[in-house]
Amino acid sequence: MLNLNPSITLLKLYKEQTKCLVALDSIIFGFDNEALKVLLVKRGIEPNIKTWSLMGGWLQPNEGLDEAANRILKELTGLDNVYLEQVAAYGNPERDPVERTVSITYFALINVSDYGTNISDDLEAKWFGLDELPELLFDHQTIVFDALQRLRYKASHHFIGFELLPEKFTLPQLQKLYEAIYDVEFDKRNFSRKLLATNFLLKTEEKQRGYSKKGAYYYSVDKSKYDSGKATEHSFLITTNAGSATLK
Amino acid sequence: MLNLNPSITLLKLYKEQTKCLVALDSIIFGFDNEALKVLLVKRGIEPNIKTWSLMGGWLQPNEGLDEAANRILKELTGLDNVYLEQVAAYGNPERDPVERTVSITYFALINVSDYGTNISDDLEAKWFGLDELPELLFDHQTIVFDALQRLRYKASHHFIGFELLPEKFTLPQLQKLYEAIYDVEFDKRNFSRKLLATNFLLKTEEKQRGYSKKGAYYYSVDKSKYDSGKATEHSFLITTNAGSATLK
DNA sequence: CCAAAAGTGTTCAACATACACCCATGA
DNA sequence: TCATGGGTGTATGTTGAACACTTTTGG
Repeated sequence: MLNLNPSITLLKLYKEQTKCLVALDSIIFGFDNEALKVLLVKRGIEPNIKTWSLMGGWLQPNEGLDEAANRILKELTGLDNVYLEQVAAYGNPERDPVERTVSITYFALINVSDYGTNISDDLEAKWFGLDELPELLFDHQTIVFDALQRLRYKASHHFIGFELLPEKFTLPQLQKLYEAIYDVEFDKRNFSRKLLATNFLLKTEEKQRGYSKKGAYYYSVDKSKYDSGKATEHSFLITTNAGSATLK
Repeated sequence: MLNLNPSITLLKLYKEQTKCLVALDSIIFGFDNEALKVLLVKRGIEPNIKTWSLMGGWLQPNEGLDEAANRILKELTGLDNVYLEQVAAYGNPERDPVERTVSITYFALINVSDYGTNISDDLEAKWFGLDELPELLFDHQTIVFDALQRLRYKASHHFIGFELLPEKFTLPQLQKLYEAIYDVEFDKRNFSRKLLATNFLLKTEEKQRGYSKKGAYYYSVDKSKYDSGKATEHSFLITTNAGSATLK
């Protein structure tokens, strides 16, 4: 808060200040068993109508930031209870040419099979691989890049990657996911040893059918151990350069 | 950006939205060779006049967020060219009772000896240790805690700690600094080996006088190596639990 | 000459990496 | 029966952690 001579009246001080629109924009990450994708929508209003952009909306009078980000995500995708984490605020005066807007960004991790493609008819939405992004609205390209860095950092220190997978998943799926996030390849022996050592994974008796002949065991997340251990950092995957790789 | 039926006129859509005040609040960290401190000011306006709070101010029409945070820091402390990094945005509807305000926070690393205590007469400012924080305005307690976590994370992966020290500093000073940041103790042999291995430190011929009898060699930061290497992560200090310690 | 802080090497344990073969099964 | 992907163990190198003595010098 600005600290000035107390004789200046409160209301004058507050009223003199510029007000801004506050937007919440989400970088929605998904994984289709092949690549890490971002869900984009074709903007329905001028200016820049039909430009691909992040999903977003404006902050309403009586909601907090996280609340608003969740609401907007639900309105646009129908999804609830999604992993959502604030990334950063962007506020260059020129970023939205119509009105001064500060955008607060979140990244969301969703399981693509939960996302029915046709939630809203008004809304043209599409998944894009990170190496095939179209031209994006305003500074959204930068925002996606920053969000990817944060995802990479976070996923290398905290066990959150599974949020991109279904309830039950196989180790090969999990490995492909991390390979997609970091754009590297791992040795499967080292990978499974490392992940199993976290104790967050519960092996089920069930095997995946249809993809490979042998079938891989399904695992699920041990939520109780996960909840008690998630405050702690685990450097379980990428130890060097996590978050600093470049976006093609 | 909200994506709706294109027939809705642009201006109506933008004009309908709530606008907020945007504040920039900085957690100013300093180090006095003993403990990590935060610089707080006594608020000069109602409500909560005389409550200790973070240094902050409002976003002006034609400035970006980083620019505004730098301007405010300079206005309040006289300091320029300070390490400043965005932490997060806070926007609970009740956080400022006068007017809906979204606060975007930054942490600043300054060298306490650069900060003359009496920059502004209107402004009562004081350094507080993290374990002796007074009651703080609004949600500033949470903000300080979050900023400390970010500082701990950042300083454990990137060589930024020296921003809290003078141009020339000794290894024992640097070690005390990191011990203060993480509230742990290090072995001095391991510490110096690890820090010197970064190659960011240049030993000078000069020794510190007056503090110890033997005197410790001064080091400075090799800016050229630092600039070229700062994008890269170095996990050179705390490998477990960085950023997850609790604030007393 | 002694107290106080500076400076320096080695050993051991833990972890990361590299690497290759057998297994299960659907076609 | 064979092609495909699943599953597992070991050896080596690197890195982190623990640990103690000598040096310098102001008082």
